[in-house]
Amino acid sequence: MTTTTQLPPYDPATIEPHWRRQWEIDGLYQVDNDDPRPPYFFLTMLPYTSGDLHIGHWYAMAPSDVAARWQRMQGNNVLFPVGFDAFGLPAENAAINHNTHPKKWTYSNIENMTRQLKTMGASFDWTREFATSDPEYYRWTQWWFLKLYEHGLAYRGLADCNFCPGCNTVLANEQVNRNDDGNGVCDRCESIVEARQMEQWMFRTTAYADELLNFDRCDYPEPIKLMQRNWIGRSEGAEISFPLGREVGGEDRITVFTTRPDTLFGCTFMVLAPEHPLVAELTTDVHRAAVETYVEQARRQNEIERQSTKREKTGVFTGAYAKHPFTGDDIQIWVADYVLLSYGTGAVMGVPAHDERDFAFAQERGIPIPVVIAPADWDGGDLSEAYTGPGKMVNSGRFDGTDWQDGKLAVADALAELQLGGRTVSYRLRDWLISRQRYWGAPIPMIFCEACGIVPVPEAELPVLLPDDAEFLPTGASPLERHDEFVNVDCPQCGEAARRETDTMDTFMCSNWYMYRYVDPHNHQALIDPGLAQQWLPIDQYTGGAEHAVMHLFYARFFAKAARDMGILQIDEPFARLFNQGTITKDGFKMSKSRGNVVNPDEWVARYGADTVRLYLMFLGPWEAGGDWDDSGISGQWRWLNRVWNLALSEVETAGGSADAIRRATHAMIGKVTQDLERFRFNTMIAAMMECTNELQAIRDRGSVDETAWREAIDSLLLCLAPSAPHMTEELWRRLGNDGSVHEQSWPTYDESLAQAETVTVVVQVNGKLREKLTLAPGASQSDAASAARASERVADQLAGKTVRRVVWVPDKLLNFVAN
RNA sequence: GCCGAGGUGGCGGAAUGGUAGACGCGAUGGUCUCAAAAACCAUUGGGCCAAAAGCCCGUGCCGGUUCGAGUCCGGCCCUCGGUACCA
Repeated sequence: MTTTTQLPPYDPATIEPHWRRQWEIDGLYQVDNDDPRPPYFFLTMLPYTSGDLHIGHWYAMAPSDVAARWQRMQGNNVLFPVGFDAFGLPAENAAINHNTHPKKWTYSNIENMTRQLKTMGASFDWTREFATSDPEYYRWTQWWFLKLYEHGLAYRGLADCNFCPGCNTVLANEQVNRNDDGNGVCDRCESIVEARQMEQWMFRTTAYADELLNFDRCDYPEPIKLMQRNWIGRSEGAEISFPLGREVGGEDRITVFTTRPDTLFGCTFMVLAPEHPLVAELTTDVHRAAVETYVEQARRQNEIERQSTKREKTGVFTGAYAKHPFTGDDIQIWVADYVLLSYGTGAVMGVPAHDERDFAFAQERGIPIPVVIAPADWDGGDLSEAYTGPGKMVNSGRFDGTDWQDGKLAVADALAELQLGGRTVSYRLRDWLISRQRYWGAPIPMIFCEACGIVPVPEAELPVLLPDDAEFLPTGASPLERHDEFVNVDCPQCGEAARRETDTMDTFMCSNWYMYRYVDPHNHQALIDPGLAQQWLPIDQYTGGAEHAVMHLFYARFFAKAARDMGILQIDEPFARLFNQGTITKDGFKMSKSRGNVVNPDEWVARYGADTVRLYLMFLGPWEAGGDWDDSGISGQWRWLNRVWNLALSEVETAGGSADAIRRATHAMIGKVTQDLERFRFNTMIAAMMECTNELQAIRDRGSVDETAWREAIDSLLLCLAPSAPHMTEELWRRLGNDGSVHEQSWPTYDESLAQAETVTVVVQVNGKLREKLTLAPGASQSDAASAARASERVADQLAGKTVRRVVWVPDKLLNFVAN
């Protein structure tokens, strides 16, 4: 038994600041573009400057740092940058609540967060850091806007906003609460919020809908790809026009989109979205009051509530009719809030027999429910519920007898001949609305001139600076609108007095191209040097929360494709590989100041050091699943690091010691750790290193060890642990007399033959139930295993009086007697 | 509502269709100590049993496939994330 009492104690409070300083002096993580090693761009989603850094930031970044460090040890030139997402609503809210300025609040947060981030000991290249609210940064955000406008990908269109009549201002969805009647109310003044249409800037994301469905160049988790595909929501179907027989509001027809044109002959009514432009003009005087009341209430509901299938299907009749395109029959025109203007054409045909929603709607209102697709066992009578399955068309004129699938195309093509529709594809995806009526954002670089119309700000005049002295408090006007100095400008084309756009950009606009800037962050002439772009892009590995599965990640993909087509970048996808970590909670809930369950990393670093905190975060569960922070759990990691410390520094007895068991433990660990790093399984990676530690300790305590094997074992353990516990391993590496930094070493090599166990456990089952365990040499034959098994009393008892019908043999694993 | 993920001991979790509970926390007992803390050692899914051996039960619920299911299939329940102006 080795005594450890005289060993120096593991003291992270001294070790950690020391090595962080040394690494900074040595420029260990500063990336050299001319480094001959292969470039590897590792990026974790940039944090929002929300105030204190909480353990959630560590949870996103510490494991990313481990993976980045591992890439470095594998011989890559790793770029691992960091920056801050700094514009947005929370800064404005916080400024109002704390009676300060959003800029002041944001930059003091950045200072604080930077200090806190540095204690983590991450291998960030801080020389490339920026905040998206830096004028030198948002100059390029504005530049992107100009490029998109130039290429027809940015346009003005009408879009709905949440409008609070009390504050006379636009609200974010987050600022809208629900009252008991289901109406949206302003979270500040509690007025009922209305939908109001405003002309705003949009980006044409739908232009890339089909290309964005393709993930050939994306190594993404399957669920993320699925969610994005569903977000795009491509569906093939038909457009069908129902003639009105007269002109109403400049239209002589109402067009619907359907994926089921085969059921057209079963259409007995149609439904318009309450916002549909023809509603007011179609409605007859008798029904006008009811329709207006209905439309009014619909404007106060949000889309999620309107689409709920649990809710009763409300709706009102307009009194108007359209004609069935084939039969000429009258089709009642209704208005109902479950139809959304934003999807398809804002109007749907009602086929009650073959759509669940339409069935419920028609049944309550006594609308006929004719069957036009025959269920297999149909007796010709009425249906008790909607039939949505396959079948042959019936009651459908010349299409009778056609299979439904063929019918979809046949009906669409027949409509095309009549010029009343035809085959088409519809998407759930909408264009991206980027205008925000807020102060703390990048100004949209556009000018409105009475003579010239919409005029872009010339590139040379960027950035359009956000004035510090605008009134951002809610006063009833868009903040920049009241800032005369900002608003009034000479038209760049004609020189006459003109007005600047006063809306700012969605913060997602700032965060969907930031990764490119890290490659060349101080370039004043261009967004990015083309040679450097070629060298570093796309990002090799991106990590971040799955809550960004569709919006941020999707916008970033759209931007990459637009950038390629505009000749700015030569990549198809921004991120070659993606990994999503889960959320860290405390007491089962997401951390929030109001709940009072925020875990402050500083407190735990002060107690145990950063290395222990890093390890605990990785150990508490699989990274993709997230986990719950438990104050008492962290002590396990602290104890383990102390055991590693003592193990590495302890004197061992080497006279006549053996090497096999040591090598087995070492190589089993290297294999497992390497394999787990590949798939970001940090929790089992740490468990493997703990097992190895336990094993080495036991071997040492049993007696002598082989000196070379022991030294290899300790070195390998330190190398495997180096990415996770960078400070402690550096200290031990140097104390053990090694040259250079542990973080500049090569990853240890794994030899499978050395990891091989001497014996294997083969389990014996009778009818699938475990009855015996055999210890055999690896590669033992089935007959050897069977005779050993039959020699067991337990097995013999279970087989007594039974006939063995079958024997299942899995070499080195299992022997199962199937008997009765 | 819709889309995606998940549900395993007291707790966090482990398990290419093949020993359920690795690794750790906690708890209990012990060593050390005047004592405590720390550290170390041992035990720890439930039941029958004095104990051991042994047997039975056990991965949200119901059913199925298979020699064998936490894992695959069908149907439910619950929790979490997103739902286009929180980021």
